[in-house]
Amino acid sequence: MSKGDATRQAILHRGVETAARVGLSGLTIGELAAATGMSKSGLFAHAKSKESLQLQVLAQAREEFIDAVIRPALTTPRGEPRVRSLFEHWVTCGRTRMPGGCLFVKAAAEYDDRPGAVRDQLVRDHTDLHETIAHVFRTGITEGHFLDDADPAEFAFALHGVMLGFYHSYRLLGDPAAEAHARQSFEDLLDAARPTSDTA
Amino acid sequence: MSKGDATRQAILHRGVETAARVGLSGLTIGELAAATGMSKSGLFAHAKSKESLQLQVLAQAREEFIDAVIRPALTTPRGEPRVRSLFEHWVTCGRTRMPGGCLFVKAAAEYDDRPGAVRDQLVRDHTDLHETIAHVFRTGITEGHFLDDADPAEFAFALHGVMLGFYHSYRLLGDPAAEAHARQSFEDLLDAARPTSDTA
DNA sequence: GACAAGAACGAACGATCGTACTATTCTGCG
DNA sequence: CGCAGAATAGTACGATCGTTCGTTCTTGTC
Repeated sequence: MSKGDATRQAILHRGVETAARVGLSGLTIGELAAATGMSKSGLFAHAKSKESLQLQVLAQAREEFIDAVIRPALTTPRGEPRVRSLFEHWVTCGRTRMPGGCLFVKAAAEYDDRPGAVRDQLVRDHTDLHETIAHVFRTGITEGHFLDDADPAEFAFALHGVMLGFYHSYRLLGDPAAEAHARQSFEDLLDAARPTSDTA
Repeated sequence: MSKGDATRQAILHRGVETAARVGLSGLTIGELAAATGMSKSGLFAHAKSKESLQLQVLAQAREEFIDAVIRPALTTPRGEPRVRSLFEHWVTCGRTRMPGGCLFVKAAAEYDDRPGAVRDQLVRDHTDLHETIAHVFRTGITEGHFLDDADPAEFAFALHGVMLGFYHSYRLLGDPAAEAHARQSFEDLLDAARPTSDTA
């Protein structure tokens, strides 16, 4: 049971990497087999079907994202520091071209109009992400860092938008100012949510 | 020369529609031929190659987007009204599921890591879009609607992010509050750029 | 109405897709 | 060692991919 699990993990790791380039629907069993140095049928034995492979890759990407972004953020103090940590790790995840996060952005665009199990899972993951952001932001409210009447759902929407913009500007356009713009937008979001809204 | 142009237009129209669902790389000559009711080879005679078809569809989408969003905005008075008009038409473009705009979002995610002519064109289009937004915003500065030291490029980045977030929340998650969140984010952007920053 | 040009079709190609089935090799337990 | 069972490879399948080629149908011009 040990050997199988090892290759299975290698497959999924490589799968996330490949899917981050060509998309989750562009992911091909033959190509992934070649990338991992095994035969098509050998790989297919692990991934019982194409859709199952996509779901497994998606699950792997989710875990990688949680490990790289969510979990580190939750170890920092509640409130604004935690929100900042979340943002920082998220940006780093994009800057270092860590495939996990990018795969989610890509898959979300790919499957927003294609019903099926993959889309259903993506909806769950994105809903979870929004709820996590809103929850982290809410700790900032209870800590008194943010306004009482600030809307966590609205903040989650806005932060997600900032990150989407960052990914696009950074990866597609290669804009060297992408990160600076994202940081500025993020600070503006925090400024708007803080009780003392003193600007320069 | 008339008949050919008519079917060519029909092909591209249907192509934009299809590509908005399955993506620009997921667009298939056979499927598009079936959708337009013609033979694979008949359609292929128009689109000299797959890549050429993708570029033509992209050009069609660009024109549709310009007609639906950019051009109407440019007919409204300079300054904040024009910025608002741009936003309104953009949101409408997404709400009515007009394929043109959505195709751009999808294609941008698809090709951010796949070199080639399609990606190059996408970069040009997105750069143009950012510059257009920044330019429209700049008219607001010269009109005195926005702060002199506001950064048009930063505003373009932020607005693009808001729209990306809107598309994702609206199309993938089906969140009924997506538009309200986008509107709120947009108003926050304007508030931050306005000289008199009086909040409720 | 004949005829050249353009538009659309049908069939076929090599390649690759996802998926099945059957071997073969490896691995761990007695 | 031997052997069961897991892990991988091999091969083949129907379908579809992008593309090519030759043929038919439509169209506008003299």
